[in-house]
Amino acid sequence: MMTPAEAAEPKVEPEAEPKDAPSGTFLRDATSTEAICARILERHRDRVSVRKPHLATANLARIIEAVLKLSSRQSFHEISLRDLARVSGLSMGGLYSYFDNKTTLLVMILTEVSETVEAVLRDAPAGLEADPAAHLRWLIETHIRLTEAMQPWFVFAFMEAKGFPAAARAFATESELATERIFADVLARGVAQGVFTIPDIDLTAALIKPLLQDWYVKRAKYRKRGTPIHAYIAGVIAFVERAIAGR
Amino acid sequence: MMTPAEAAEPKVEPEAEPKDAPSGTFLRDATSTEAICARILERHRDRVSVRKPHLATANLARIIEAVLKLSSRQSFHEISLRDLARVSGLSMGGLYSYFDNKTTLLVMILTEVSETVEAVLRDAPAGLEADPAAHLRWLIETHIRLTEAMQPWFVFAFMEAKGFPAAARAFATESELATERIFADVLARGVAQGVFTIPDIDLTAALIKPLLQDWYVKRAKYRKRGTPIHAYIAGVIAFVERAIAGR
DNA sequence: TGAAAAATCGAGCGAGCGCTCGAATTTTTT
DNA sequence: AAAAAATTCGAGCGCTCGCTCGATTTTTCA
Repeated sequence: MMTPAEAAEPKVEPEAEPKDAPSGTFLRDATSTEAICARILERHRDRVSVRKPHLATANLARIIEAVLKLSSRQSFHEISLRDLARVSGLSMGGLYSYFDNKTTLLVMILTEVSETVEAVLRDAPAGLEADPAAHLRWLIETHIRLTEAMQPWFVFAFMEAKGFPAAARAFATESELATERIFADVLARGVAQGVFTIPDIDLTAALIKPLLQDWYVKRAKYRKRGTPIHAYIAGVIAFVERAIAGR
Repeated sequence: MMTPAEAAEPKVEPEAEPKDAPSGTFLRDATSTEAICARILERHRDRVSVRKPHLATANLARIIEAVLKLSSRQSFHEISLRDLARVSGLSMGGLYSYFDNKTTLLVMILTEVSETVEAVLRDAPAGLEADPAAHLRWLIETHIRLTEAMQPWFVFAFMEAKGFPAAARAFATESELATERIFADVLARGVAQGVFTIPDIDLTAALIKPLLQDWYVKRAKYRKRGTPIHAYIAGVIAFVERAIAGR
Protein backbone atom coordinates (compact mmCIF):
# COMPACT_ATOMS: atom_id res chain seq x y z
CA MET A 1 0.00 0.00 0.00
CA MET A 2 2.82 2.42 0.59
CA THR A 3 6.51 2.21 1.30
CA PRO A 4 9.14 4.13 -0.63
CA ALA A 5 12.08 3.10 1.56
CA GLU A 6 15.48 1.71 0.79
CA ALA A 7 15.53 3.53 -2.49
CA ALA A 8 19.28 3.64 -3.01
CA GLU A 9 20.55 0.12 -2.87
CA PRO A 10 22.97 -0.95 -5.58
CA LYS A 11 25.11 1.55 -7.42
CA VAL A 12 23.74 3.38 -10.43
CA GLU A 13 24.45 1.55 -13.65
CA PRO A 14 25.65 4.14 -16.17
CA GLU A 15 22.96 4.08 -18.82
CA ALA A 16 23.66 4.64 -22.49
CA GLU A 17 22.55 8.24 -22.74
CA PRO A 18 20.61 9.49 -25.78
CA LYS A 19 22.60 12.34 -27.31
CA ASP A 20 19.75 14.81 -27.20
CA ALA A 21 19.07 14.49 -23.49
CA PRO A 22 17.99 17.94 -22.27
CA SER A 23 20.47 19.95 -20.24
CA GLY A 24 22.74 16.94 -20.59
CA THR A 25 26.02 18.61 -19.78
CA PHE A 26 24.51 20.91 -17.19
CA LEU A 27 23.01 18.05 -15.22
CA ARG A 28 26.26 16.14 -15.20
CA ASP A 29 28.37 19.14 -14.21
CA ALA A 30 26.05 20.73 -11.72
CA THR A 31 24.82 17.67 -9.84
CA SER A 32 28.08 16.09 -8.70
CA THR A 33 28.26 16.07 -4.93
CA GLU A 34 31.34 18.30 -5.08
CA ALA A 35 29.61 20.90 -7.22
CA ILE A 36 26.53 20.94 -5.01
CA CYS A 37 28.61 21.21 -1.85
CA ALA A 38 30.53 24.13 -3.33
CA ARG A 39 27.19 25.90 -3.73
CA ILE A 40 26.08 24.97 -0.22
CA LEU A 41 29.33 26.34 1.12
CA GLU A 42 28.80 29.63 -0.66
CA ARG A 43 25.30 29.90 0.81
CA HIS A 44 26.49 29.12 4.37
CA ARG A 45 29.96 30.68 4.35
CA ASP A 46 29.43 32.20 7.80
CA ARG A 47 28.58 28.88 9.46
CA VAL A 48 31.68 27.06 8.21
CA SER A 49 34.87 27.85 10.09
CA VAL A 50 37.29 26.22 7.62
CA ARG A 51 38.66 28.97 5.38
CA LYS A 52 40.24 27.09 2.48
CA PRO A 53 37.41 26.55 -0.02
CA HIS A 54 38.83 23.44 -1.65
CA LEU A 55 39.30 21.69 1.68
CA ALA A 56 35.95 22.81 3.02
CA THR A 57 34.12 21.61 -0.11
CA ALA A 58 35.77 18.21 -0.02
CA ASN A 59 35.02 17.63 3.65
CA LEU A 60 31.47 18.92 3.42
CA ALA A 61 30.95 16.53 0.51
CA ARG A 62 32.19 13.64 2.61
CA ILE A 63 29.87 14.60 5.46
CA ILE A 64 26.80 14.97 3.27
CA GLU A 65 27.58 11.81 1.34
CA ALA A 66 27.68 10.02 4.69
CA VAL A 67 24.31 11.53 5.69
CA LEU A 68 22.67 10.51 2.41
CA LYS A 69 24.15 7.04 2.60
CA LEU A 70 23.05 6.42 6.18
CA SER A 71 19.63 8.00 5.62
CA SER A 72 18.61 5.27 3.21
CA ARG A 73 18.03 2.99 6.19
CA GLN A 74 17.44 5.35 9.11
CA SER A 75 15.75 8.67 9.66
CA PHE A 76 18.05 11.67 9.99
CA HIS A 77 17.28 11.80 13.69
CA GLU A 78 18.53 8.25 14.14
CA ILE A 79 21.90 9.01 12.58
CA SER A 80 24.30 9.77 15.43
CA LEU A 81 27.21 12.14 15.04
CA ARG A 82 29.47 9.22 15.95
CA ASP A 83 28.12 7.27 12.96
CA LEU A 84 28.56 10.36 10.84
CA ALA A 85 32.14 10.86 12.01
CA ARG A 86 33.00 7.24 11.34
CA VAL A 87 31.47 7.05 7.86
CA SER A 88 32.70 10.47 6.73
CA GLY A 89 36.19 9.91 8.14
CA LEU A 90 36.20 13.11 10.21
CA SER A 91 36.28 13.38 13.98
CA MET A 92 33.41 14.40 16.22
CA GLY A 93 34.87 17.86 16.70
CA GLY A 94 35.82 18.13 13.05
CA LEU A 95 32.18 17.88 12.03
CA TYR A 96 31.41 21.02 13.95
CA SER A 97 33.70 23.05 11.72
CA TYR A 98 31.06 22.59 9.02
CA PHE A 99 27.84 23.23 10.90
CA ASP A 100 26.89 24.67 14.29
CA ASN A 101 24.32 21.98 15.07
CA LYS A 102 22.75 18.92 13.55
CA THR A 103 19.63 20.75 12.39
CA THR A 104 21.71 23.18 10.35
CA LEU A 105 23.08 20.24 8.41
CA LEU A 106 19.53 19.13 7.68
CA VAL A 107 18.56 22.60 6.49
CA MET A 108 21.64 22.87 4.28
CA ILE A 109 20.59 19.81 2.32
CA LEU A 110 16.94 20.79 2.01
CA THR A 111 17.50 24.32 0.80
CA GLU A 112 20.02 23.20 -1.78
CA VAL A 113 17.54 20.71 -3.25
CA SER A 114 14.80 23.32 -3.42
CA GLU A 115 17.01 25.92 -5.05
CA THR A 116 18.36 23.46 -7.59
CA VAL A 117 14.94 22.32 -8.82
CA GLU A 118 13.77 25.87 -9.28
CA ALA A 119 16.96 26.92 -11.10
CA VAL A 120 16.99 23.94 -13.46
CA LEU A 121 13.30 23.95 -14.40
CA ARG A 122 13.23 27.72 -15.02
CA ASP A 123 16.17 27.38 -17.42
CA ALA A 124 14.35 25.94 -20.42
CA PRO A 125 16.04 26.34 -23.83
CA ALA A 126 15.12 29.60 -25.56
CA GLY A 127 12.06 29.51 -27.77
CA LEU A 128 10.48 26.57 -25.98
CA GLU A 129 7.68 28.69 -24.49
CA ALA A 130 6.23 29.04 -27.97
CA ASP A 131 5.52 25.28 -28.10
CA PRO A 132 3.65 24.17 -24.96
CA ALA A 133 3.62 20.49 -25.92
CA ALA A 134 7.38 20.43 -26.41
CA HIS A 135 7.89 22.57 -23.31
CA LEU A 136 5.84 20.15 -21.22
CA ARG A 137 7.84 17.20 -22.53
CA TRP A 138 11.04 19.03 -21.69
CA LEU A 139 9.81 19.80 -18.14
CA ILE A 140 8.86 16.18 -17.50
CA GLU A 141 12.10 14.75 -18.84
CA THR A 142 14.30 17.34 -17.14
CA HIS A 143 12.56 16.92 -13.79
CA ILE A 144 12.95 13.15 -13.86
CA ARG A 145 16.57 13.29 -15.02
CA LEU A 146 17.45 15.89 -12.39
CA THR A 147 15.94 13.84 -9.59
CA GLU A 148 17.75 10.79 -10.96
CA ALA A 149 21.08 12.60 -10.92
CA MET A 150 20.46 13.79 -7.35
CA GLN A 151 18.33 10.88 -6.19
CA PRO A 152 19.55 10.52 -2.60
CA TRP A 153 19.18 14.27 -2.10
CA PHE A 154 15.56 14.24 -3.27
CA VAL A 155 14.59 11.19 -1.28
CA PHE A 156 16.14 12.76 1.78
CA ALA A 157 14.33 16.07 1.30
CA PHE A 158 11.03 14.28 0.64
CA MET A 159 11.21 11.97 3.62
CA GLU A 160 12.72 14.32 6.20
CA ALA A 161 10.67 17.44 5.45
CA LYS A 162 8.42 16.72 8.43
CA GLY A 163 11.33 17.10 10.84
CA PHE A 164 12.44 20.50 9.59
CA PRO A 165 12.11 23.61 11.71
CA ALA A 166 8.97 25.57 10.85
CA ALA A 167 10.74 28.14 8.67
CA ALA A 168 12.43 25.51 6.53
CA ARG A 169 9.18 23.59 6.21
CA ALA A 170 7.37 26.66 4.96
CA PHE A 171 10.18 27.21 2.48
CA ALA A 172 9.87 23.63 1.22
CA THR A 173 6.12 23.96 0.81
CA GLU A 174 6.55 27.16 -1.17
CA SER A 175 9.13 25.43 -3.35
CA GLU A 176 6.71 22.60 -4.09
CA LEU A 177 4.05 25.09 -5.14
CA ALA A 178 6.53 26.99 -7.31
CA THR A 179 7.29 23.83 -9.29
CA GLU A 180 3.60 23.18 -9.72
CA ARG A 181 3.12 26.71 -10.98
CA ILE A 182 5.74 26.14 -13.68
CA PHE A 183 3.73 23.17 -14.92
CA ALA A 184 0.41 25.01 -14.58
CA ASP A 185 1.76 27.87 -16.72
CA VAL A 186 2.69 25.55 -19.55
CA LEU A 187 -0.64 23.76 -19.34
CA ALA A 188 -2.48 27.10 -19.45
CA ARG A 189 -0.54 28.20 -22.53
CA GLY A 190 -1.35 24.91 -24.22
CA VAL A 191 -5.05 25.34 -23.48
CA ALA A 192 -4.94 28.90 -24.82
CA GLN A 193 -3.38 27.63 -28.04
CA GLY A 194 -5.93 24.84 -28.27
CA VAL A 195 -3.40 22.00 -28.14
CA PHE A 196 -4.49 20.83 -24.67
CA THR A 197 -7.98 20.18 -23.30
CA ILE A 198 -7.95 20.44 -19.51
CA PRO A 199 -10.97 20.94 -17.25
CA ASP A 200 -8.99 21.90 -14.13
CA ILE A 201 -5.46 23.17 -14.81
CA ASP A 202 -4.31 23.44 -11.19
CA LEU A 203 -5.51 19.95 -10.32
CA THR A 204 -3.86 18.53 -13.44
CA ALA A 205 -0.56 20.20 -12.55
CA ALA A 206 -0.93 18.76 -9.05
CA LEU A 207 -1.47 15.27 -10.50
CA ILE A 208 1.57 15.43 -12.77
CA LYS A 209 3.84 16.10 -9.81
CA PRO A 210 3.54 12.69 -8.08
CA LEU A 211 4.12 10.98 -11.43
CA LEU A 212 7.52 12.66 -11.55
CA GLN A 213 8.28 12.02 -7.88
CA ASP A 214 7.49 8.32 -8.06
CA TRP A 215 10.70 7.71 -10.00
CA TYR A 216 12.89 8.70 -7.06
CA VAL A 217 10.56 7.90 -4.16
CA LYS A 218 10.11 4.30 -5.33
CA ARG A 219 13.43 3.95 -7.12
CA ALA A 220 14.02 0.45 -5.73
CA LYS A 221 10.79 -0.83 -7.21
CA TYR A 222 11.59 0.36 -10.72
CA ARG A 223 15.13 -0.93 -10.41
CA LYS A 224 13.86 -4.36 -9.41
CA ARG A 225 11.50 -4.34 -12.39
CA GLY A 226 14.26 -3.31 -14.75
CA THR A 227 12.45 -0.19 -15.97
CA PRO A 228 15.10 2.07 -17.52
CA ILE A 229 14.81 5.82 -17.05
CA HIS A 230 14.03 6.59 -20.67
CA ALA A 231 11.17 4.08 -20.61
CA TYR A 232 9.79 5.72 -17.48
CA ILE A 233 10.07 9.18 -19.03
CA ALA A 234 8.39 8.00 -22.22
CA GLY A 235 5.66 6.31 -20.19
CA VAL A 236 4.89 9.43 -18.16
CA ILE A 237 4.92 11.68 -21.21
CA ALA A 238 2.60 9.34 -23.12
CA PHE A 239 0.25 9.00 -20.12
CA VAL A 240 0.07 12.75 -19.53
CA GLU A 241 -0.22 13.70 -23.19
CA ARG A 242 -3.17 11.39 -23.75
CA ALA A 243 -4.83 12.64 -20.57
CA ILE A 244 -4.68 16.29 -21.71
CA ALA A 245 -4.78 15.87 -25.49
CA GLY A 246 -6.79 18.51 -27.39
CA ARG A 247 -9.83 17.59 -29.43
CA MET B 1 10.31 20.23 -4.97
CA MET B 2 9.00 17.65 -2.55
CA THR B 3 7.67 17.69 0.99
CA PRO B 4 4.61 15.82 2.11
CA ALA B 5 4.90 16.74 5.83
CA GLU B 6 2.47 18.08 8.35
CA ALA B 7 -0.35 16.30 6.63
CA ALA B 8 -2.76 16.16 9.51
CA GLU B 9 -3.25 19.67 10.79
CA PRO B 10 -6.83 20.75 11.44
CA LYS B 11 -9.54 18.26 12.19
CA VAL B 12 -11.39 16.54 9.40
CA GLU B 13 -14.47 18.49 8.36
CA PRO B 14 -17.29 15.97 7.94
CA GLU B 15 -18.11 16.23 4.26
CA ALA B 16 -21.59 15.81 2.88
CA GLU B 17 -21.30 12.24 1.67
CA PRO B 18 -22.88 11.18 -1.63
CA LYS B 19 -25.31 8.36 -0.90
CA ASP B 20 -23.75 5.99 -3.39
CA ALA B 21 -20.24 6.16 -1.99
CA PRO B 22 -18.73 2.70 -2.36
CA SER B 23 -18.34 0.57 0.74
CA GLY B 24 -19.78 3.56 2.57
CA THR B 25 -20.89 1.79 5.72
CA PHE B 26 -17.97 -0.61 5.72
CA LEU B 27 -15.44 2.18 5.61
CA ARG B 28 -17.09 4.01 8.46
CA ASP B 29 -17.46 0.92 10.63
CA ALA B 30 -14.15 -0.72 9.91
CA THR B 31 -11.83 2.27 10.00
CA SER B 32 -12.56 3.73 13.43
CA THR B 33 -9.48 3.58 15.61
CA GLU B 34 -11.28 1.28 18.03
CA ALA B 35 -12.22 -1.20 15.32
CA ILE B 36 -8.70 -1.24 13.88
CA CYS B 37 -7.14 -1.69 17.31
CA ALA B 38 -9.45 -4.60 18.03
CA ARG B 39 -8.06 -6.26 14.90
CA ILE B 40 -4.48 -5.45 15.87
CA LEU B 41 -5.09 -6.96 19.27
CA GLU B 42 -6.36 -10.16 17.74
CA ARG B 43 -3.26 -10.37 15.55
CA HIS B 44 -0.87 -9.77 18.49
CA ARG B 45 -2.74 -11.39 21.35
CA ASP B 46 0.44 -13.02 22.64
CA ARG B 47 2.36 -9.75 22.97
CA VAL B 48 -0.32 -7.99 25.00
CA SER B 49 -0.43 -8.90 28.68
CA VAL B 50 -3.77 -7.27 29.49
CA ARG B 51 -6.44 -9.99 29.32
CA LYS B 52 -9.71 -8.06 29.20
CA PRO B 53 -10.33 -7.34 25.51
CA HIS B 54 -12.42 -4.22 25.99
CA LEU B 55 -9.83 -2.63 28.23
CA ALA B 56 -6.94 -3.68 26.03
CA THR B 57 -8.59 -2.33 22.88
CA ALA B 58 -9.32 1.03 24.48
CA ASN B 59 -5.81 1.50 25.80
CA LEU B 60 -4.14 0.32 22.62
CA ALA B 61 -6.30 2.82 20.76
CA ARG B 62 -5.12 5.61 23.05
CA ILE B 63 -1.49 4.60 22.54
CA ILE B 64 -1.74 4.40 18.77
CA GLU B 65 -3.73 7.60 18.55
CA ALA B 66 -0.91 9.25 20.48
CA VAL B 67 1.70 7.83 18.10
CA LEU B 68 -0.20 9.01 15.02
CA LYS B 69 -0.76 12.42 16.53
CA LEU B 70 2.86 12.95 17.51
CA SER B 71 4.18 11.47 14.26
CA SER B 72 2.73 14.31 12.22
CA ARG B 73 5.61 16.50 13.39
CA GLN B 74 8.34 14.03 14.35
CA SER B 75 9.64 10.75 13.08
CA PHE B 76 8.63 7.69 15.08
CA HIS B 77 12.18 7.44 16.39
CA GLU B 78 11.97 10.95 17.82
CA ILE B 79 8.85 10.15 19.81
CA SER B 80 9.97 9.23 23.32
CA LEU B 81 8.07 6.79 25.48
CA ARG B 82 7.69 9.60 28.00
CA ASP B 83 5.91 11.69 25.36
CA LEU B 84 3.82 8.69 24.49
CA ALA B 85 2.91 8.03 28.12
CA ARG B 86 1.93 11.66 28.65
CA VAL B 87 -0.20 12.01 25.51
CA SER B 88 -1.86 8.59 25.82
CA GLY B 89 -2.51 9.00 29.54
CA LEU B 90 -0.81 5.74 30.51
CA SER B 91 2.34 5.34 32.57
CA MET B 92 5.76 4.30 31.28
CA GLY B 93 5.32 0.81 32.61
CA GLY B 94 1.72 0.66 31.48
CA LEU B 95 2.79 1.03 27.86
CA TYR B 96 4.78 -2.16 28.08
CA SER B 97 1.63 -4.15 28.77
CA TYR B 98 0.75 -3.54 25.11
CA PHE B 99 4.05 -4.16 23.34
CA ASP B 100 7.40 -5.68 24.28
CA ASN B 101 9.49 -2.98 22.63
CA LYS B 102 9.09 0.19 20.62
CA THR B 103 9.70 -1.50 17.28
CA THR B 104 6.83 -3.92 17.86
CA LEU B 105 4.52 -0.94 18.14
CA LEU B 106 5.80 0.29 14.77
CA VAL B 107 5.24 -3.10 13.18
CA MET B 108 1.72 -3.38 14.60
CA ILE B 109 0.69 -0.21 12.82
CA LEU B 110 2.33 -1.08 9.50
CA THR B 111 0.96 -4.58 9.17
CA GLU B 112 -2.55 -3.44 10.00
CA VAL B 113 -2.44 -0.82 7.24
CA SER B 114 -1.18 -3.35 4.71
CA GLU B 115 -3.78 -5.94 5.60
CA THR B 116 -6.60 -3.41 5.51
CA VAL B 117 -5.81 -2.15 2.02
CA GLU B 118 -5.65 -5.63 0.62
CA ALA B 119 -8.89 -6.71 2.31
CA VAL B 120 -10.86 -3.64 1.22
CA LEU B 121 -9.69 -3.52 -2.42
CA ARG B 122 -10.27 -7.24 -2.97
CA ASP B 123 -13.85 -6.88 -1.74
CA ALA B 124 -15.40 -5.27 -4.81
CA PRO B 125 -19.19 -5.58 -5.21
CA ALA B 126 -20.21 -8.75 -7.04
CA GLY B 127 -20.44 -8.51 -10.79
CA LEU B 128 -18.07 -5.59 -11.06
CA GLU B 129 -15.37 -7.69 -12.74
CA ALA B 130 -17.55 -7.86 -15.82
CA ASP B 131 -17.20 -4.10 -16.34
CA PRO B 132 -13.52 -3.07 -16.21
CA ALA B 133 -14.25 0.64 -16.59
CA ALA B 134 -16.66 0.63 -13.66
CA HIS B 135 -14.34 -1.64 -11.66
CA LEU B 136 -11.43 0.74 -12.20
CA ARG B 137 -13.53 3.70 -11.08
CA TRP B 138 -14.57 1.75 -7.99
CA LEU B 139 -10.93 0.88 -7.17
CA ILE B 140 -9.82 4.49 -7.50
CA GLU B 141 -12.64 5.88 -5.40
CA THR B 142 -12.42 3.18 -2.75
CA HIS B 143 -8.64 3.52 -2.42
CA ILE B 144 -8.84 7.27 -1.98
CA ARG B 145 -11.73 7.09 0.47
CA LEU B 146 -10.03 4.37 2.50
CA THR B 147 -6.82 6.36 2.81
CA GLU B 148 -8.88 9.41 3.73
CA ALA B 149 -10.66 7.50 6.49
CA MET B 150 -7.34 6.19 7.83
CA GLN B 151 -5.18 9.10 6.75
CA PRO B 152 -2.77 9.28 9.72
CA TRP B 153 -2.23 5.52 9.49
CA PHE B 154 -1.31 5.69 5.82
CA VAL B 155 0.96 8.69 6.18
CA PHE B 156 2.70 6.96 9.05
CA ALA B 157 3.20 3.73 7.12
CA PHE B 158 4.41 5.60 4.07
CA MET B 159 6.90 7.81 5.89
CA GLU B 160 8.23 5.33 8.44
CA ALA B 161 8.63 2.28 6.20
CA LYS B 162 12.37 2.95 5.92
CA GLY B 163 12.85 2.43 9.64
CA PHE B 164 11.13 -0.95 9.76
CA PRO B 165 13.03 -4.15 10.45
CA ALA B 166 13.92 -5.97 7.24
CA ALA B 167 11.10 -8.51 7.48
CA ALA B 168 8.44 -5.87 7.91
CA ARG B 169 9.92 -3.84 5.07
CA ALA B 170 9.78 -6.81 2.73
CA PHE B 171 6.18 -7.36 3.76
CA ALA B 172 5.31 -3.73 3.01
CA THR B 173 6.96 -3.94 -0.40
CA GLU B 174 4.99 -7.07 -1.23
CA SER B 175 1.81 -5.34 -0.13
CA GLU B 176 2.55 -2.41 -2.45
CA LEU B 177 3.01 -4.80 -5.36
CA ALA B 178 -0.19 -6.67 -4.51
CA THR B 179 -2.18 -3.45 -4.77
CA GLU B 180 -0.59 -2.69 -8.09
CA ARG B 181 -1.46 -6.15 -9.33
CA ILE B 182 -5.12 -5.54 -8.52
CA PHE B 183 -5.03 -2.49 -10.74
CA ALA B 184 -3.02 -4.25 -13.45
CA ASP B 185 -5.61 -7.05 -13.58
CA VAL B 186 -8.46 -4.64 -14.19
CA LEU B 187 -6.47 -2.78 -16.83
CA ALA B 188 -5.65 -6.06 -18.59
CA ARG B 189 -9.30 -7.09 -18.62
CA GLY B 190 -10.23 -3.71 -20.06
CA VAL B 191 -7.64 -4.07 -22.81
CA ALA B 192 -8.91 -7.58 -23.58
CA GLN B 193 -12.45 -6.23 -23.92
CA GLY B 194 -11.23 -3.39 -26.09
CA VAL B 195 -12.41 -0.61 -23.76
CA PHE B 196 -8.86 0.46 -22.80
CA THR B 197 -5.83 1.11 -24.99
CA ILE B 198 -2.63 0.70 -22.96
CA PRO B 199 0.86 0.18 -24.34
CA ASP B 200 2.42 -0.94 -21.03
CA ILE B 201 -0.05 -2.27 -18.47
CA ASP B 202 2.39 -2.70 -15.57
CA LEU B 203 3.84 0.77 -15.99
CA THR B 204 0.35 2.26 -16.19
CA ALA B 205 -0.69 0.50 -13.00
CA ALA B 206 2.49 1.79 -11.39
CA LEU B 207 1.64 5.35 -12.48
CA ILE B 208 -1.91 5.22 -11.12
CA LYS B 209 -0.64 4.38 -7.64
CA PRO B 210 1.07 7.72 -6.84
CA LEU B 211 -2.04 9.56 -8.06
CA LEU B 212 -3.98 7.80 -5.31
CA GLN B 213 -1.28 8.27 -2.70
CA ASP B 214 -0.92 12.00 -3.32
CA TRP B 215 -4.24 12.60 -1.60
CA TYR B 216 -2.95 11.45 1.77
CA VAL B 217 0.76 12.18 1.37
CA LYS B 218 0.09 15.84 0.50
CA ARG B 219 -3.19 16.17 2.37
CA ALA B 220 -2.23 19.59 3.77
CA LYS B 221 -1.74 21.03 0.30
CA TYR B 222 -5.17 19.96 -0.92
CA ARG B 223 -6.77 21.17 2.28
CA LYS B 224 -5.14 24.58 1.88
CA ARG B 225 -6.44 24.72 -1.71
CA GLY B 226 -9.92 23.72 -0.68
CA THR B 227 -10.06 20.70 -2.97
CA PRO B 228 -12.83 18.43 -1.64
CA ILE B 229 -12.35 14.69 -1.79
CA HIS B 230 -15.03 14.09 -4.41
CA ALA B 231 -13.40 16.65 -6.69
CA TYR B 232 -10.06 14.92 -6.27
CA ILE B 233 -11.58 11.52 -6.99
CA ALA B 234 -13.37 12.86 -10.05
CA GLY B 235 -10.15 14.54 -11.22
CA VAL B 236 -8.10 11.37 -10.92
CA ILE B 237 -10.75 9.24 -12.62
CA ALA B 238 -11.07 11.70 -15.50
CA PHE B 239 -7.29 11.96 -15.87
CA VAL B 240 -6.76 8.20 -15.87
CA GLU B 241 -9.73 7.40 -18.10
CA ARG B 242 -8.59 9.81 -20.80
CA ALA B 243 -5.05 8.45 -20.58
CA ILE B 244 -6.16 4.88 -21.20
CA ALA B 245 -9.30 5.44 -23.27
CA GLY B 246 -9.89 2.91 -26.07
CA ARG B 247 -9.90 4.00 -29.70
C1' DT C 1 -16.23 -8.63 52.46
C1' DG C 2 -11.78 -10.14 52.06
C1' DA C 3 -8.23 -12.45 49.64
C1' DA C 4 -6.38 -13.56 45.06
C1' DA C 5 -5.63 -11.85 40.43
C1' DA C 6 -5.13 -8.29 37.14
C1' DA C 7 -3.69 -3.94 35.93
C1' DT C 8 -1.13 0.30 36.71
C1' DC C 9 2.44 2.98 38.34
C1' DG C 10 6.97 5.78 38.12
C1' DA C 11 11.70 6.14 40.13
C1' DG C 12 15.86 4.33 38.69
C1' DC C 13 19.32 1.71 35.55
C1' DG C 14 22.90 1.64 32.00
C1' DA C 15 23.63 3.25 27.51
C1' DG C 16 24.07 6.44 23.96
C1' DC C 17 23.01 11.08 22.60
C1' DG C 18 24.52 16.15 20.91
C1' DC C 19 27.98 19.01 21.74
C1' DT C 20 32.44 21.30 23.79
C1' DC C 21 37.11 22.52 24.34
C1' DG C 22 42.00 22.30 25.34
C1' DA C 23 45.59 19.60 23.32
C1' DA C 24 47.85 17.86 19.19
C1' DT C 25 48.86 18.20 14.47
C1' DT C 26 49.37 20.20 9.96
C1' DT C 27 49.92 24.13 6.93
C1' DT C 28 51.29 28.77 5.98
C1' DT C 29 54.10 32.63 6.60
C1' DT C 30 58.28 34.91 7.63
C1' DA D 1 63.83 26.65 10.58
C1' DA D 2 61.09 28.88 13.69
C1' DA D 3 56.76 31.23 14.73
C1' DA D 4 52.03 31.89 13.77
C1' DA D 5 47.74 30.41 12.02
C1' DA D 6 44.59 27.02 10.63
C1' DT D 7 42.75 22.69 11.20
C1' DT D 8 41.79 18.27 13.43
C1' DC D 9 41.22 15.54 17.25
C1' DG D 10 38.48 12.64 20.84
C1' DA D 11 37.68 12.12 25.89
C1' DG D 12 34.36 13.96 28.72
C1' DC D 13 29.99 16.72 30.16
C1' DG D 14 25.14 16.87 31.12
C1' DC D 15 21.14 14.95 29.52
C1' DT D 16 17.51 12.01 27.69
C1' DC D 17 16.65 7.67 25.98
C1' DG D 18 14.37 2.70 26.11
C1' DC D 19 13.25 -0.30 29.39
C1' DT D 20 12.60 -2.80 34.18
C1' DC D 21 10.58 -4.10 38.41
C1' DG D 22 8.91 -3.97 43.09
C1' DA D 23 5.22 -1.29 45.11
C1' DT D 24 0.54 0.16 44.69
C1' DT D 25 -4.16 0.36 43.15
C1' DT D 26 -8.20 -1.65 41.03
C1' DT D 27 -11.05 -5.51 39.74
C1' DT D 28 -12.85 -10.10 40.28
C1' DC D 29 -15.32 -13.53 42.59
C1' DA D 30 -15.98 -17.08 46.43
